[in-house]
Amino acid sequence: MSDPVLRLALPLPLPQLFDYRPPAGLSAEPGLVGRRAQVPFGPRSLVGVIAEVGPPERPDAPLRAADAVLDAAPVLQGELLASLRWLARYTHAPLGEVLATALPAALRRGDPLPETQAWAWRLTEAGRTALPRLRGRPRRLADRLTGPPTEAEAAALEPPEATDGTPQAEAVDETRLDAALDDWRAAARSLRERGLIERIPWNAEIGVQGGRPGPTLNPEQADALAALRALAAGAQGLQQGLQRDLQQNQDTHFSNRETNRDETNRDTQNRDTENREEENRDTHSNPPLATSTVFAPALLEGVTGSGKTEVYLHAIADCLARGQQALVLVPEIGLTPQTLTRFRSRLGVPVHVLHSGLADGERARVWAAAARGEARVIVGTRSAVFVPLPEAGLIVIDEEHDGSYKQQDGIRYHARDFALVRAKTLGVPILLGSATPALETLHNAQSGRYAHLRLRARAGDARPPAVRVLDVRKRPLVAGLSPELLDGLQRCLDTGGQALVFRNRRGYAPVLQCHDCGWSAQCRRCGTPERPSPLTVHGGGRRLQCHHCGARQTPPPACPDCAGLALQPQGAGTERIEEALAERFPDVPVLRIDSASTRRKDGLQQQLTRLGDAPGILVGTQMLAKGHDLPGLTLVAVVGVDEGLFSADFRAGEKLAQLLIQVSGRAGRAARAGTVLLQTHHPEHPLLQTLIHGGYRAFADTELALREAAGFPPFAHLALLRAEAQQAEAPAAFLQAAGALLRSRLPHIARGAAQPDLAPPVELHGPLPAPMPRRAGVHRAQLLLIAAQRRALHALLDATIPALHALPEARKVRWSLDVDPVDLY
DNA sequence: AGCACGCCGACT
DNA sequence: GTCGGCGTGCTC
Repeated sequence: MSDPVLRLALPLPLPQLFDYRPPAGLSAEPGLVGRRAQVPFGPRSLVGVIAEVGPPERPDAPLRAADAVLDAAPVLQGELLASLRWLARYTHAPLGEVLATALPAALRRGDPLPETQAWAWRLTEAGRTALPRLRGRPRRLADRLTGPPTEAEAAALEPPEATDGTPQAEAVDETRLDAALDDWRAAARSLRERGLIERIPWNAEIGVQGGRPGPTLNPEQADALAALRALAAGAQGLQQGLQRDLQQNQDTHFSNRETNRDETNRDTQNRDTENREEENRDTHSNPPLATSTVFAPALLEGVTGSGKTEVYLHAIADCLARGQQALVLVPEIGLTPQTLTRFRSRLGVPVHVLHSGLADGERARVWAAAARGEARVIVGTRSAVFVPLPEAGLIVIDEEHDGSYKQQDGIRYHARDFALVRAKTLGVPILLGSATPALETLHNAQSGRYAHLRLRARAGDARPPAVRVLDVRKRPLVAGLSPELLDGLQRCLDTGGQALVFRNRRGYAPVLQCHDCGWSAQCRRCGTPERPSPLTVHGGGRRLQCHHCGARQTPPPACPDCAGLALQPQGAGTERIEEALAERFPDVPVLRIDSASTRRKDGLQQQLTRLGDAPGILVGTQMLAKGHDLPGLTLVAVVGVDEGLFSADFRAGEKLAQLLIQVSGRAGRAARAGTVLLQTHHPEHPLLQTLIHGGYRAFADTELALREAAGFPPFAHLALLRAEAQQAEAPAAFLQAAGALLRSRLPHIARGAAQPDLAPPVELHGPLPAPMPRRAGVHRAQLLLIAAQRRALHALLDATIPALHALPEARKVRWSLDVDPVDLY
């Protein structure tokens, strides 16, 4: 028997673990699993996670020793580590890459788990005496430590004292000082050195005053909450068992608690095995879910303005009252200051925020605070699904249908689906909220796998908007806008309303064309050589830009083909619409909202604030579909959705329907009913007709029937093998070889050997050129796998992927596998 | 993924 | 004569 070794998951695209001897002075004990180690790897040094401690893969080969174990306790353990192992198997990605994706960048680099102790400052006796003599910054700091909050602070924070008038505690925590004063730390250091002030540990609970009560729930909201409470109560039994495991895992240190560690390890592995079995048994669309144990997902389906957030807040408050942590996932665009302020003031505990805009250090701090159980409420975007939740009680996914939950590069995970797996493993309820649920989710709710909670009434007096379809065929258009639409805008402004014009195209115009000879500006590096991708006109016509590769150039002064001077922008993007509207309505502000105007910190918020509630027009893309409250909005005009009606992507209809409902939801949140104008060349299109007359549910029923008939998700399961390379033929060659391998293994995974006449368990389609076959000079192709049973799909992939790595064609391409792809390109 | 090693073109 | 192109192979 060889001595046990450290088996490391390293951040490499290689499907295996790497074995090392423990560093000098340490023995390879099971308790090291989940800690990071620094190891030599060829000529370089890497940080990896100890995934296993056990016999080496190749007992006879000489091993190098790890340089160091970086953690005194595991950074990944218990449920999170088990769920991440599941994710690696499910996505067929190397464990090392999955773990690297889950860890905050600072921890991935090997930085120590950051300090999370919060601090507060207070005056000492000596400080009180010295106070009158102080001047400048030190004086302002000392004043704040004895006096009331500043205005800047009150604006930035929702102060607990504001809720009930409780006087300021004698110490002030650093968050408040940051908000109240600029650059107070230098003053604090000097005052501290003189013994005039002191720093004390700040227990978050000190500042908690209990949440501010919310409005009374309407009957539907109350019913939904009652149902959630029942689910939570049902989950408690399972929860207690898991808590015991987690407790053990947390106690795992370097100390010699051999027995405990062994048990912990075995538990984790048992859960792994269970998960795998469920995965195999599972036949529906969301990832492997509960079978026998208590598992409590609930879909909260409620139209815009029906008060879903109120239900979330009550459920979170319940969770806090049980002494448990809550995780709330929101779409990238949904994390607004308004939302956070509302959460903070209502819940009465600090709300920890995680999103891509945070600095590495801050991210790691929030992650560590969650791991230590200090963060009780974590609100974050996609990657927040990876926070440790040692005392989990609830997971909420807001706008669960939102596309930003699916990571589109690297490890292609779906945060909603991974959250479902975590909730199941944790034994906690999970609440999926949306006005327009994903068809997968709706299907699960309709089939009874998820509790289905409905909110049908809009809160207050708000009435649903009236929808009018404008047939623009043969109508004269100004920047793509029909006279009827412009009239509608005029009427809206005349009655003091605000309007939103939604156009799904950025830039000034989608094409620059020569009116004399038909030449149009094209990208040299995108699209096929036969059909290059058109360049978009930007900057009012002063710039050409490729939306696929980002390349920019100035437009030619004359047509390169015929030397004519008749180069004309064709069609209208948001820029051109803004220009036309500003000319047509010179007396009101016309604001264009796009990624450039929003990139600046608070750019969007500032623009909206400037608009106030005076009449005005907003022009924008997707971005405007949700997020910021626009209470004055009474008209929403949607222009140019026709592309979405005829797209090749089988999900295009679903996305368009969700988009239309979401934008429409922006109109008439105030007491006045709103209006939605839908401008189209295809007023009779079934999607529009169904959506308008039957709403989202009618659309969803129709669409689900179509999906079932066509054998598409959620009635089948997809995986997409993508390949790209500089050489034109390499991707197709690789996929050809991959397809041959997959086909050769198909007979071995066929389940119904008794019925060999049936269709193969996995259909292969391709190699097909990607919808954008060349992007920035890189050629791309794909191979689509469709399976009626998830089990067959995974069995085939498990059996084939190792061989894929070994294909000679694989070395000439970059390839990746996307299980449950959302966009088929 | 990196990084080194290795064998063929234009340059101080 | 060398610097450097990226093909191929390996990393416990």
